[in-house]
Amino acid sequence: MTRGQANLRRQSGAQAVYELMRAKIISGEFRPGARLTEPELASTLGVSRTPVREALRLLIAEGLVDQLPTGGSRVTPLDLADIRRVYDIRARLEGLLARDACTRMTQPDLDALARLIDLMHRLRGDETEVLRIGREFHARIAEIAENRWCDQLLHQIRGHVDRYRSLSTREPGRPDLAVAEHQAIYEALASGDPERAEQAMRVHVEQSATSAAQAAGAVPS
Amino acid sequence: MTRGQANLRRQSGAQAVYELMRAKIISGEFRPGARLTEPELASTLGVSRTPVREALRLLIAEGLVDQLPTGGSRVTPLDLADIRRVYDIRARLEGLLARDACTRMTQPDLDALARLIDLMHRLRGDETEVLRIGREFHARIAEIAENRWCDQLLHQIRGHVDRYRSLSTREPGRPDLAVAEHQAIYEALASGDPERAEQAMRVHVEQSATSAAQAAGAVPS
DNA sequence: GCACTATTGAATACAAGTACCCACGGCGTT
DNA sequence: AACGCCGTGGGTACTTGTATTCAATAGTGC
Repeated sequence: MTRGQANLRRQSGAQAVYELMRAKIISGEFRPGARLTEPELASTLGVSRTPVREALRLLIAEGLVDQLPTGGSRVTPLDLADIRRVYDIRARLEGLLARDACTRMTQPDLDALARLIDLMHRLRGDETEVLRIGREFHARIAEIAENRWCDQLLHQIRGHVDRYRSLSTREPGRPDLAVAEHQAIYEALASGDPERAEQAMRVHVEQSATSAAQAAGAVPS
Repeated sequence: MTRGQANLRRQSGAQAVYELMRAKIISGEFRPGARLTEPELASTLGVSRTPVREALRLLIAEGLVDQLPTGGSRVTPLDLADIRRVYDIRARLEGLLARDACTRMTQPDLDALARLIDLMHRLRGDETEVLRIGREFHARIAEIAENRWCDQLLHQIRGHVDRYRSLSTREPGRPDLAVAEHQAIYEALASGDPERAEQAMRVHVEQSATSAAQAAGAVPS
C-alpha cells in the first residue's frame, strides 16, 4: 500500500467502453467486418482516445476485434463454419465446470439446482422463461465449481457463441429437449459421479450447437 | 520488406512490455503477490506509463495480474491446489485440438509428426531435447487443427501452467513415459479416430499434471 | 513521384481519490 | 498532578484514470 487508489468500485470509463463495445459487437450493432478507428469511437462515445484504446486492446485480445496488418482494426468477421468450433470449446469448458461442481457441491447447492429444474418443468411452455432459468442453472453450476480460470475462458468463448446466437432472430425452439437435458445434468450431479456430470453437460452444449448451427445457417441475412 | 513493415510496430512498445512482463511473471522473476505500480514499471523499463498500462490490462485480463480492491495491482499469487485445475483445462483444450487435427490432417502432416516421434525415440536419453520435441509436437498439432479460439485460450492457460512448472527447478523426469504418451497420441491420430486422438491427448496432459503437481508440491523453497 | 492526410503509438500533463502518517487533544491511570 | 494511551482529524504523498500533444508511418490523390 501505497496510497493511491483508483476507484475500482465505480466503473471506470474504459471498462464501460469495453462493455458497451462488446455488447454492440455481440448483438451485431457493430457489424462483422466493420472498420473501427479510435478517433471516431472516441468522439461517438464522448471520451478521449485513451479509454477507447484500452477497450480495443481487450477486445483484440478476446478475438472480437481484428487488428488489420495495415494498422487499423475491424470487428472480427463471422464464419458460419466456426460455430461448431466455439461450441466445441464451450462444451468442454462447461463440462469441466460441471465436473468440478459435482465434486464440490453441498446438499443446499443441489437443492437449489433441484428448485431450478422444478421451475423449468412447471414453466415448460414459456420458452424465454426456460431459457432464463437455463442460464441461471449454468451460472449456478459455475458458481459452485469455483474455477476462476474456467470462468475466465468461458466468458471469452461465450462472447463468440453469443455472436452466432444473435444471428438468428429467434432462439432455436427446442424447449422440451432443453428441459430434458438439464434434467439429465441435474441427475448426473445428484448421482455424485463427476464423469457422468461432465458428459451430461457436454452432450447438452453439443445439442445446443446443433440447433444454433441450423438456426444460423438458415438465416438469410 | 526492405522498408519498415507493419509488424515492426507490433513488436515494439506495448507488446514488448507485455511479453517481457509476462515472461517475468511466468519465470517467477516477478514473485507471486509482488505489488506492481505503473510508474515504477515504466521507469524500470524505460518507457512511459502508457504502454505499461496497456500491458497491465492484458495481464489482468489474462489472470496473471490481480487488481487489488484498493486499486493497486499485484502478481497473482500461486495456489498449489490450483495446479490440477489449470491442467484440467489444458487437457481438454489440447484434447480438442488433437481431435480437430485428426479430422483435418493430411498425409504430409502425419508424416511430419511421425518424424518428430522418430526423433524423440532416438533422443530418448536427452531429457531437454525430448521436451523440446514434445513442445514442437504439440505446436504442430495446433497448427494442423487451425482452431484460432482454442489457440487463443490455450495461450492463456499455458501461461498459468508454465508458472507452476517453473516452480520446480527441474522438469519432472519421466522421459520414457512422455515418449510413450506422444507415441500413443501419434497412433491415435494415424488411426483417424478423432475421439481416440482427443482421449490420448487428454491422458497425456493429465499425466503431466500429476508429475507437475508432485514436483511443485515437493519443492522446498 | 510527391505532398497531404488520416491514424496509430507514445509521452506528458492534469485531475481525482484514498490510505497512511503524524500531531493534537481528551481521558484514564499511577 | 503528571504521564501515557487512544481516538480523531488533517495534511501529505502516491497512485490510478483521462485528456492532450507530439512523432512517425502508411495510404491516397494529384
